[in-house]
Amino acid sequence: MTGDGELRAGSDHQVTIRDVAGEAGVSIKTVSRVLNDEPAVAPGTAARVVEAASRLGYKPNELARGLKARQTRTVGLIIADVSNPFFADCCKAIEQTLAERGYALILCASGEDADSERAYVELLSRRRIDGLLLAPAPDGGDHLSREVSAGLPVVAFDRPAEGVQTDNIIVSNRDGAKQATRHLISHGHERIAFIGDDERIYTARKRLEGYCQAMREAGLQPSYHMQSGAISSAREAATRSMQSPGGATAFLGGNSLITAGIMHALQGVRIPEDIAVVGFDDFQLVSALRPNLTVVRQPTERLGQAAARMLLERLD
Amino acid sequence: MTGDGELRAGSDHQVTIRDVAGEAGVSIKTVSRVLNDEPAVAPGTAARVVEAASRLGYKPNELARGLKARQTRTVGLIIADVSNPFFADCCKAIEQTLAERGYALILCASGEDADSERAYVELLSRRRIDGLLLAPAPDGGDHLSREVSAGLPVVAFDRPAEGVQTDNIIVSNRDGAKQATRHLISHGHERIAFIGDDERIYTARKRLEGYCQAMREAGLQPSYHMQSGAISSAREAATRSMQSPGGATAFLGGNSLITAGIMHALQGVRIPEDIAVVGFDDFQLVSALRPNLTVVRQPTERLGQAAARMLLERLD
DNA sequence: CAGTTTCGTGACAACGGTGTCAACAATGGA
DNA sequence: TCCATTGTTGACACCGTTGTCACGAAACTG
Repeated sequence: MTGDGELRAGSDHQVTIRDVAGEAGVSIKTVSRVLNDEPAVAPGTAARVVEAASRLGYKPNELARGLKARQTRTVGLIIADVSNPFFADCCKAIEQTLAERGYALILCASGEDADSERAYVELLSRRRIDGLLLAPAPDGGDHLSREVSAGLPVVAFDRPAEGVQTDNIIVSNRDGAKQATRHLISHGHERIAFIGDDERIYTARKRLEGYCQAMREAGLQPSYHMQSGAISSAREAATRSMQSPGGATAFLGGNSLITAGIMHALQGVRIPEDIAVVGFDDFQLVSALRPNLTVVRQPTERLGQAAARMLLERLD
Repeated sequence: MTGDGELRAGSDHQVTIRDVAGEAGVSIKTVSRVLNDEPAVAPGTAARVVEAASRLGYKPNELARGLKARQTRTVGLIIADVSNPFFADCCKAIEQTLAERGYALILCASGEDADSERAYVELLSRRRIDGLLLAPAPDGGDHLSREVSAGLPVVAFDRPAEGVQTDNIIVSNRDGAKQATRHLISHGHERIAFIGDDERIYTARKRLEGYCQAMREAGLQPSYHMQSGAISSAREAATRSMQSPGGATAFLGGNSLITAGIMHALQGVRIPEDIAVVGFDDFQLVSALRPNLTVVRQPTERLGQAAARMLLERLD
């Protein structure tokens, strides 16, 4: 009859606060107090409770706690696609920042689809998340306004949310594109093509704007191609752009995947060194690529961190 | 006095099943029945309930449901790092597969750290996830055995979990490395260097094994360097390896980041075309790179899908 | 030393759903 | 007509926590 409270394998009964209370010989409320560091518990009692809890391997049920306390310590993140390095980096920074504070992160990938985004908002809302981070899909409806007006803290990053007032973390895409274009112009290029993402996407539009502005200011003719952000279509566009008479001698890529497509296209070229490329968003292989590739580096990590921190601030 | 039940902005009172019941003039149990498609509800009643629910904008509280029903429709995913393209791709496939079935995914990034992994397991366990997917960190303790024996469905992918029997989804890394090495040998290379990840990591070990085996079988001298999977350290290792007398003429990269580091190193070389590189894991820029780079493509998407499906099966 | 405050604790009612079971009306069969 | 059956519905307990409040004992006040 040596104590063997430790192992209860087999019994599928999850250990509850009641069991701990029984083991420690106190009421469940006292256990709750100890576990939540509420004051006014005698040291001796607290010790007994802690000991009992660890002996039983007690794990508080966050659902029950959340139900009563009306907060889940969970936030939602909606992005287009984790396998896009930009979003992956954001996601990493966000997850890290939230984890430090004990928040869990529910990841949702909308694929730039507003309907999917709406469905995810519903799913998250049912789970009573404490806050929401998202890079809103284009043509999003008002599905956020309900949540926002119900008091859900929402932070939009990378792009603003349409039709709702939320906190935003957005870098100046127009200026970035302008600078990049001027960079190419200052290096003597005149036939500079911009290959961008779907024009419905906020950042794509802004970057196009900046590019066009810089070109016009320099008296040059803008030439751009906007399409889905797939690598293959970017490659085709770049190839066509080079092959046409008076083709481009320099490219501005609208995001890292598009830039990859452009680099791809350069393989078919005789002297790729003659063609300059500037791309948005850093990625890990940049410096391993041959033609002089310059990137407009978004401070991705800081961006994600800033978004998460802003949300945390709202949560306090 | 026209009906304006729709908008209740301002009132911070979340709509509950009780409100819906009142609005529809039925009991809460009947509302529950309708919302869960339980049979034995008169069509007329059902219609009234549905109408009332949508008028009030009712969203079932998953916490309450989960508490009673003992399932959260949520699964946990623990990986080392989302910004590693391999994990990002897995993550994408997993998220997609789970979302189709209405499951939410809590993302955790352990950074290959066992303590962090343990903390995440605790966090997820408290949230009463229905299942767990993970690429276990090296030197992990027995923190999974408690959960497994408590009946939590766990699927390990990419690497097996240590000290616990779980379902696994793992590709043969040894064979992949062997094939890759033979490929280089058959192209006439004799001084082939393997640059791999931290040897504590399962896949890194297995790939090293395969490499060494293939080299020895061909009567060649293995030469490898194992370190953290950072790009920069891979670059340094590759550079050193080329500069040493009788340096390598071919490289095998242990994962995509390492391969990126190798490609990086090749920039300092006069005739990079003479140096062959084979890397593990596909990434988006492969074909845009100059030296003949071959990749051992893991079916990442299918891997993630398979892991998620296996878990779903266990959940049914 | 009586009265007030403080401390430590527990009983009990929520939180918002679902499961069990009983009640009631309508239907069918004998 | 009466009883068994079926179809609908609601009362109520319960899931595992936390918040409110009340209670008794100890400490402090004057």
